[in-house]
Amino acid sequence: MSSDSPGFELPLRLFLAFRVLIDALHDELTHRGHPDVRPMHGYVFQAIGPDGTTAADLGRRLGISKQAAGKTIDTLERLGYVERDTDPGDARRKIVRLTDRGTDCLALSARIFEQLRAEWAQTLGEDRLRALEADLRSVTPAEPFLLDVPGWFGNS
Amino acid sequence: MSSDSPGFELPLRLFLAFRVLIDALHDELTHRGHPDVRPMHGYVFQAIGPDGTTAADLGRRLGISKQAAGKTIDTLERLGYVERDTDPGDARRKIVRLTDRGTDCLALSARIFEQLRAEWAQTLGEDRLRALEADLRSVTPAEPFLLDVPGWFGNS
DNA sequence: CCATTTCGACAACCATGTTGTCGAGTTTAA
DNA sequence: TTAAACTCGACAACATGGTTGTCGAAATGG
Repeated sequence: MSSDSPGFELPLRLFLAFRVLIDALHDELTHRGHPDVRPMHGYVFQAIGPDGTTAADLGRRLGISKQAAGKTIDTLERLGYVERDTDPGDARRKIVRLTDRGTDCLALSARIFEQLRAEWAQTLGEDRLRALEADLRSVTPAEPFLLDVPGWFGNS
Repeated sequence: MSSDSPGFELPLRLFLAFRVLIDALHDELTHRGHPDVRPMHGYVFQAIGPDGTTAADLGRRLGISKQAAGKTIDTLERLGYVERDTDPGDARRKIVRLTDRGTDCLALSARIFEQLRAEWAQTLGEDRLRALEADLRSVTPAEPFLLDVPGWFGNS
């Protein structure tokens, strides 16, 4: 049936490849002291950045409401990955910053991703992998962020 | 910072490429009379298959509970894409089948995916695209389904 | 100085998943 | 053949994570 057509296979393989990487990352993170981080948290960490941000700004960057961003921050604060700090220059704002644990997790994720990429390079060959990355770059928008995954895929 | 490392870029590009295809598909589906189908519905249609299935079985195939599968079926039934039929051979079961509209949508999706793949082939070259598909196949599990996307990515 | 904007908090709501329970029907095995 | 075990779909209760709307406090700009 139609599910065997190459057109149907391509998006499926792209998603599965993404998922293989993310699952491997989080298996490894779990074994190295970060069992509670969820796939999207890594991208939240990157969106927060080294200088911190605010709930409203984080929501803008992630494409969700500031309230939803606030709830995510609540969760990460409870897990010890971020901390809120009052902005001395603007009494309305509360700066969200990565804690040491958050920074560690982000750096560890980077190392694990490098390792996973190295494994792919061994399987595919470095040239093929570089070609794959170049091809993906040429069919995707340059602008990175905006991971509103939950909801986007959802049922109705 | 670390977000520029190739290890970080690879999963992001894979996801963006997936998303580019899915968004293009649903833009086109919207313009061709199917504005209400959501990204995951296409995979539900494929999981239902030409012979139909039951709510419990659909849940098993999609990796969600039978109750969640039942709610998805409710939605698709309301939209006119599937219909429930009592199984003459087993009074407990209700067979879920694609309606003509559901079958049309699935066939249309296949045509649109083929068209999108053709566009990529024009951008990348047919050989490069075939290489990309082959490489993705060699880093992903052979077994296809199990799209429990919503939830899997989620916050906590 | 006052109008507008922006921030974070709170409440209400909705969508979509989860378990648990249940009665009805089927299957299996003593 | 009958009783136990299983499976199906439905219903209820709940958790999560998103949404909008409102609000007071603080900043900003005419």
